[in-house]
Amino acid sequence: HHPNALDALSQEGLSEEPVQQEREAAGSGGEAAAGRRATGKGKQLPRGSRKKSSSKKKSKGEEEEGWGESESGSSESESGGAERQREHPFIVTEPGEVARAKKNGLDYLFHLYEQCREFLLQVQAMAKERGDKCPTKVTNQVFRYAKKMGASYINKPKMRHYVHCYALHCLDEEASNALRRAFKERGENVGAWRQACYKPLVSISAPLGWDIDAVFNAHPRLAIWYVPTKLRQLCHLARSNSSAGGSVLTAANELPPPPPMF
Amino acid sequence: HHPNALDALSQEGLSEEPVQQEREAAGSGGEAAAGRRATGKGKQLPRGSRKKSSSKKKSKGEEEEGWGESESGSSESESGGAERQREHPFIVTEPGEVARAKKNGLDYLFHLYEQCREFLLQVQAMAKERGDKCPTKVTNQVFRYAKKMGASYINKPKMRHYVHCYALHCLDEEASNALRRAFKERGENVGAWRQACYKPLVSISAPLGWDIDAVFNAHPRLAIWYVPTKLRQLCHLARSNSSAGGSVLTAANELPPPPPMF
DNA sequence: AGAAGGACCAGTGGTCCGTA
DNA sequence: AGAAGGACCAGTGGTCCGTA
Repeated sequence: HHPNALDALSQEGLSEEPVQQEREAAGSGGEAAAGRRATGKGKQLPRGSRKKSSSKKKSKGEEEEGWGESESGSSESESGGAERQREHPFIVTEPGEVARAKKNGLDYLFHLYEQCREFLLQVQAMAKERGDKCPTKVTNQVFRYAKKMGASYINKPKMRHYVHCYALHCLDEEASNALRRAFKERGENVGAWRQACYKPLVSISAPLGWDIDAVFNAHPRLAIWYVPTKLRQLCHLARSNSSAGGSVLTAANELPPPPPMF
Repeated sequence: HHPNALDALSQEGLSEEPVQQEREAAGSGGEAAAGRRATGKGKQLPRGSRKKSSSKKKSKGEEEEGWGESESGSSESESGGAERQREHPFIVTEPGEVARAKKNGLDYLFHLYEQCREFLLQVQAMAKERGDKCPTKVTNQVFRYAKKMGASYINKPKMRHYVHCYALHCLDEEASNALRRAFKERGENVGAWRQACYKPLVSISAPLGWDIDAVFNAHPRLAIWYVPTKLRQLCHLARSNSSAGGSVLTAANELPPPPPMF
């Protein structure tokens, strides 16, 4: 809507396969990963992020090889105009491990959350400068801004889908790393790993009375993310079950306000 | 949507003209006015709040007198089944002054904000009990709840319209009271008084860098209200103007981040 | 005219499900 | 089959404007 100084940075060219560079940027980072550089410089596209040619139907033989089925060259760093429609799927990787063969690793996944945070910080700075309402969370506005800045690989469904995985990474990196190693070892897929991230978070919330919002809000990098519905429900359920041996429950007073502080 | 224990309290009968009682409840109150009693008991309806007969067209002579034009009896405490469609308009009253003649006073206006706060607290308690997302502001959900609890005289456009007036009352009750007396003295209407409430708030925000959000958030009773758009714009404008004599301004760096701390 | 509030609307949070 | 993300939808913040 409103043009501003940052518009000039949008929609730039894409560097080819900056995997090693990305490896450094996407190191399983807690506080150390912050404010490294300005976001949106187009240098953080990992493992084959490309702009999709806007609804252009490839004209039969023009560049038929290059995206999709072409199995030649497991490394995708050649064939200049390669284009693809979606991000590569995630696989379970250990901390520091580089995903290969048209896959993205979990360090990269978590790095996307750091990028979103940087986009939010920019949106907040702009809002304050303009006297607009200032978002405190990663909102639609931030996703729109990320897209405008060329980070087309960031989208809302994906980020919301894995928020609780990132939460575990933030809150207990050791536990998160152990889980990643275990699930890689077992050859589990990303969906199974993702599911397994819920339980440790419920445990983390228990000492705070299963108040998962309090858990998120207490961590500066996490506070900018909405608590996922399912995680909230699981914490609520755990709180309910914890009081199962208690007194008679009524509809109006179903749950004990201060739960055991174990 | 979800029935709960509080449903039973909704839609009750209305006591007639509890003005004196209301005077006590609606005393121009800062902290002292809080948590006096449970909200929604139907006892706080002021100066002739009535349920409107649901789209019933009064059947010619049934109760033709009683609401609207009937000028008989300036006090409205008689004629049992009196009904009316809208709240009486506000007039500028001094602190403690009771409005008469089908008008509502400003103590009552401010009291509505306290009521909304109590409704929010109830909604928050219910959300926590149910494991739902917990609102931190007076949202549509809270207005819906207020209506369900029989507080049909509370509605969103009205509350949003006068938020900044309530803000001044919270932040500088002396200044607010002085303004009320001055505008009553001059015979100004409510609209003029409302307009005049903006300027003192801009001044209050100045030492905080005209950050009106920070001003609201620093006050517990105010933090639950969204900052009105116009107030935010006025503060932004004041910040801009304060730097008018400064250095050359660019589009990307228009405003001085730390403004004068006068 | 001054004012109260029903009701509308653009953009939100949330996530399903057609897609690859 | 497992997974990425366009696009939809119910309910939001915001306030206009038909009403009295």
